Order: sequence, then structure tokens, then C-alpha cells
Amino acid sequence: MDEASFLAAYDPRDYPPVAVTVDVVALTIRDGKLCVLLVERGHQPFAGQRALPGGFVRIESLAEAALRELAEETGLTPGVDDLERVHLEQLRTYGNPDRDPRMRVVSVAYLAFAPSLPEPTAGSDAARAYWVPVEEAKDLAFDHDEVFADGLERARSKLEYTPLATAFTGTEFTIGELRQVYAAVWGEELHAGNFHRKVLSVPGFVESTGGTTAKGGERGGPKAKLYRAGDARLLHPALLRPTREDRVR
Amino acid sequence: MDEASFLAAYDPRDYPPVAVTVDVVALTIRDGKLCVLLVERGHQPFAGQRALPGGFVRIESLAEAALRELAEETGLTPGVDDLERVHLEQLRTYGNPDRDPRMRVVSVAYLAFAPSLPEPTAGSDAARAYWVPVEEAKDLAFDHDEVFADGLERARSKLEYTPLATAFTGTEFTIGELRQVYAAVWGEELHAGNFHRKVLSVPGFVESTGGTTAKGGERGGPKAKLYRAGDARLLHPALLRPTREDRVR
DNA sequence: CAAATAGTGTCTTTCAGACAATATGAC
DNA sequence: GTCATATTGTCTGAAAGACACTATTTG
Repeated sequence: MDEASFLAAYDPRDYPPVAVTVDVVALTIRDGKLCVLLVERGHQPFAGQRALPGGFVRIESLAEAALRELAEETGLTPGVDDLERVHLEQLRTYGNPDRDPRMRVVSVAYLAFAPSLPEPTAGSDAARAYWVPVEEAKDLAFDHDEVFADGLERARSKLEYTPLATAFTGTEFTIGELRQVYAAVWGEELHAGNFHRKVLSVPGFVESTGGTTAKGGERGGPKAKLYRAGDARLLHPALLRPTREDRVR
Repeated sequence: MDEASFLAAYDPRDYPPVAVTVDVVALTIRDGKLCVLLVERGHQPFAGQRALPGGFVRIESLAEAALRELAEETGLTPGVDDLERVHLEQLRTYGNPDRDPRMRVVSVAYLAFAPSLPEPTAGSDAARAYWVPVEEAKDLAFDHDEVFADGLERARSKLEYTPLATAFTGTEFTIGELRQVYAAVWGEELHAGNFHRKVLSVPGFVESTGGTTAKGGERGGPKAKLYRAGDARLLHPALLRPTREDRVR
């Protein structure tokens, strides 16, 4: 059987129907707090409940679907807004047979790290989307509590051994701003002096722009030097989270 | 609209047909070499070419589908064979629109770590499946070259910070055997003395059984103490790969 | 000036890796 | 005996974390 005749005989309807969706755990930092993008569901199932943004995959790659959903829900326009700076990576896929009461739905979850984006109040779809501090994101629809928890843990872990913290900042940032990103994501303060020396000692993490901030801090302090993201894709050595007491046993 | 009437009005055929499959990157160590399970494809597309074992997801969880495919291809029977000791984890999902010429196929890839299993010569499906040393696994069907590369890198990485190397050994093993697992997966020899001390110093990695091997090594040496896997799920501190020269930039 | 922040210096402890040394048992 | 392997010891250098200190800027 050659490929052409095989294709002719191939009937997709031979297989039980499955829908494939993407869900996005989009994280950003607003007012020093780590926030996740949630939408209020307008229809069944789980109408009125909050959920992660997502939707059906069209004729596009999975990553494209995730970025499209993110753009739609935030009301931002690729090419116009800062959407290019969003870091997007696949999280994992959820496919238990009963996770959606309507039919078999397999959902590919993506994790997005975004610099501070405007509150999504613009377009149609974005009307019911908003940023929620992570500790308030509970009782989500479907299995999204689990998806969100997985995404949050992945984000916290990735900050340890990759330079992705810079995905939460502007293109230029101070070491102090970078430290606040770590503090927000990990949920604990870091020692300023040790963090400073550590970041500069990791090759390729940040590189100096030569400039400094125009003013000192709001509550005092000298002008800080400015940095941009370096070319490292992995941090060697890593910045490990302080709380390692709770070894996972 | 309540949920019942919604379900009545819901037609799965409203969505473009997508098939969901699982593919398995199953790794084991045979004769000191890291091997991957491959199947010879019997029909189009890619007939005659080698591929990762896999198939369509039925009414089951994704992990169950992966384990079922693995059992079918190896000819092993859950409950009878050592299939319970196989470690299975989700790798990632591949869903580019053109990755299968027949239709849109989204494939959820799983990574399996298995202790040395018998060569699959038994049952019907398993006839064309065999273990191949990883360096010989090339030119696979579909996008399986990429899937396999991702799985291999994940396995190498996981050995650094989890105790999963013990998934490749018997329930009891010597430190030397454990070192050979690391050597096989990472593809480089490790210093015996340093490795020995290191493994014993990581809390919860291994625990002594009190026993020793009956005989010394084949080419001489004292009897080695026996250990079993400990209760740690993460290694603190981690066993980092020696070759960190090639920083990923 | 008081307070806050940037950035640096120092010390201790832990750990990785190089290397050595000793002990045991197969052949 | 010879050799491979198991196991332990020693040393050096890198790095983390605690703490202290100076400099700078805002209010």
C-alpha cells in the first residue's frame, strides 16, 4: 500500500473523538506581587467560576495556539504591544478521561513569563480576564488548580537554574529589581548583598549597560547601575532557593 | 443554560478532527550500554523505518496509555513481569500540524526508565521491537528524532537531581553498579572514590541493606556492600555532570 | 540628619574533584 | 603474586550564606 492510497482509505472518524486545547499559566509581577491571569467563565461547564485562559487548538502549532489565546485574553496585539518579550514554554499535558464533563479533552498547558502588562480591560474577550495574586488563585474550574500549581512550581524552579527572571523585568533593570523578582516568585526575601555578588559572578547572567538609573530609590539610596540580560541560557552555578529544609521525601 | 441541556447541544463534530497518541521513550541499560526501545514500522507512513513505540489513546489516562503501549511492545505482562518497577513520567507533547501526513496528530511523549528487561521476542506486537544503543538510534519516523533527543536529555538531567538512577538497577545494588548506571547514561566514566563518598553523603539517596555481594567482582576486588533506594525524591546536594564546560549559551 | 539602598569585604562552612592509600578477593 | 575493585583519607579550590561596612541619595 503506498502512501497515497493509504491516505485515501484513512478515515479520521474511526477514532473516538478527542478535543485538544491549550491552557496558559501566565505569570507577571504587579506591585511586587506574583500574579496569574485568570478568566471568569461565561458558560457551562463551571460557569461563573474562574479558570486559566485557554481554548481549542486550530491549524497552528501548540505554542502558537497558546500565544494566540494569551493575546486574545489580555487584549494585547502582537507586534504592537510587548507580547514579543513574553517567554512561553510548554508545561505539561492533562488528559484524564473525566477532566471535562462534555467529552474527552486533552489540554496542553503552557507557562508564560511576562513583564508587567497592562490590566486587560480592552477588547471583547478580554473583558472578564484579570491578574490575580497567586495566593488568591484557588477553586479554579476543571483541573486548573493542579495545572496552576504545576506551573507555579515550574516557575519557581526555573528561576534557580535559568536566567528567566529577566523575562519579568524591562529590557534594562537593576540588580535590586532582579532581586525583587526572585523575592516575588519565591515568596521570600533575599539577602541584598549576597544576591548582588552572586548574580554578577554567574557568567552570562547579566551584562552591564554602562548606565545607571536617573534617580536613587524612592526612599533613598544611591543610583543603581543598569544591566540587561546576558547570553547564558543556564546559570552555572545555579541560584538555589534558600528554603531547602523541606526536602521532598 | 444548565449543564444537562448544554451537553445535549454539544456536538464534538463541531471541531476539526484531531487524534491523540502517546509515544514512549523507554530507556534501559543492557551490557553497560544505555538502550532505547524502538519498533520497526509495518505500514504507512514511514513503513520499514524505525520509530518510538506508541499508539492511540483509548478511554484511559495518558499515563495508562503509555504503560499499556510499553507492555504491548515489550511483550511483558503487568503483574507478572517487572513492569511495576518501571518509572514513567511525561516528557512533553508534540503537535505541529504537519508532523503526521495523515491528519492532525497530537502526541504526548512519555519517558520510561526500566531495569534490564528481556529482549522483546515474545508476543505478536512485540515481534518487531528491540533495544537499540542510544548512539545508533537515528533517522526515526515522524519527529521521533526530536522526541528521543528530548527524552535522552531529560534522563541525563534527571540523574543529576533525583535518585532515578535506581530505577535502572535491581532492588538491591552496589555503589559500583549505581556508578555504572551514571556512566552509561551520561556517557562518561566517573571517579569511583569520589562517587562513592558522594552517594553516601546525600541524605535519603540509598540505604544499606546490611548485606554484601556473595562474591567479589569478576575481575577481582572485595565483596561490595548492598544498598536499596532511599526515601529521597530529590538529591540535595545534586550530583552534577562533570562536563559543564559547554555552558549552554 | 535619618533612613534606605547599592555595592564591597571578610569569614566560616560545605562541597566537588584530584589524588593517595589501604584492603579484599578473583585469577 | 598480580590486578581490579571497594572503601576511606587528605588536600585544594569554588561557592553559599552570615555578617559587617562604606558610600550615596532621598526626604
